[in-house]
Amino acid sequence: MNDKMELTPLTERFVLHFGEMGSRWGVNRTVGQIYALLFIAPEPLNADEIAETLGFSRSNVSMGMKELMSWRLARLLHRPGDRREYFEAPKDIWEIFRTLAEEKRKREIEPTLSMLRDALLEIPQTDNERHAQARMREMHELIEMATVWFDEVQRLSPETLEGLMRLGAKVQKVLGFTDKLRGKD
Amino acid sequence: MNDKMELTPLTERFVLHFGEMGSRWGVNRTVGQIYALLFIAPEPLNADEIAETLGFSRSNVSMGMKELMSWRLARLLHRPGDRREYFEAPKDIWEIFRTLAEEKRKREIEPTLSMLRDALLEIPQTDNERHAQARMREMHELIEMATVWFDEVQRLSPETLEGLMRLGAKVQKVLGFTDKLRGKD
DNA sequence: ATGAAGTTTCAAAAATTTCTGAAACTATAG
DNA sequence: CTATAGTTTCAGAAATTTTTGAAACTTCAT
Repeated sequence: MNDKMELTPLTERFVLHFGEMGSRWGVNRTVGQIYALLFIAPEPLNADEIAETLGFSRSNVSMGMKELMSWRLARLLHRPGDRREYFEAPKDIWEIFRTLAEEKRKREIEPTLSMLRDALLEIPQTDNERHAQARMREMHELIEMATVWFDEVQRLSPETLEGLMRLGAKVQKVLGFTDKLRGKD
Repeated sequence: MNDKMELTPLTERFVLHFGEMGSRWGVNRTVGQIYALLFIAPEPLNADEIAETLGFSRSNVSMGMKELMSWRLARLLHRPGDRREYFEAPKDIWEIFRTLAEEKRKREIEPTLSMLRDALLEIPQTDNERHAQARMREMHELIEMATVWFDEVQRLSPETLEGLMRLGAKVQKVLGFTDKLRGKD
């Protein structure tokens, strides 16, 4: 009934790799493999096809899809005359890049920023606290600056961004030169 | 004997936060907490002080330090007339930022790049494989470009970088404007 | 309303990761 | 060389995370 999308050695390697890397990227094996599969699939897949292809239980796939959707790395769609839910990965790789950056920021950076903001409001009571707070302030400033900057870069269109990156090498040369003149690095 | 560096509510909150976030950042609670403690400590600490302050076993701290050193987020030093090993976190927050980016790239990006390079050398046997490979090529190109660019940015001195980031807002406005003229986003 | 097709939830099993204490190891002072 | 202060390793215990199957739920066509 379900066309278990066959994995060739080539595609299997890709899928397994994403499964293994998953833990380093903060998702589990199931989620990593599902994403990889959707990424290379020429057509949207339904949950049963995914489960069968990857050899996971149906419920595991359901959990995994929930997680992938929360990362906005998969979207849901329906085919006319078919009640099942189909999934696909966003096609545009720049869009994926942005989405990922946004989500990572929300989950991995924002909570820390807000903890730091709170901590910086307290009145330090001892020398140690004063020192600790000064360090926290440095950290806060760097993160804030980096995220503001990243925001701005992110708002650029892929074309512009691509251009900027290609330009990067040149900018770097000039700046690297002035750095040397000023005796830094 | 060991001056268990007392944690005040302020510093404790910081340390516990890093412990909790650890898992999202790819390290365990112990490692997260140790790093936070070293980061705000006004003086280098020895392993026993760390273990006592945080309430971890001595061996757990030993493992944690090994991991932190492998991330280059802690360095070892000795005090005259004291045989114990002392640890401190790098002070310069820009340096930390770079180190982290380098290590993350080595662990989270390079393996994928090399898998992709291999996969792209294969001759696709079917339509599905041809499609999969095309997707992989897109992914490979994006990652490659992003890392090359990041490399370059990373080579800049903190001062230059800081200046560039502050400049960012202006660049963005100009570019955003041209984008609009060209009808992109 | 009923039932068939599909999806989600959830408690428990399986797997993995983290943490510990004891033993092994290392280096140095005497 | 020996005793001691310190560090690392490692096998098992504890904790956490992942995965599953069965039951509950939802939706829609009849």
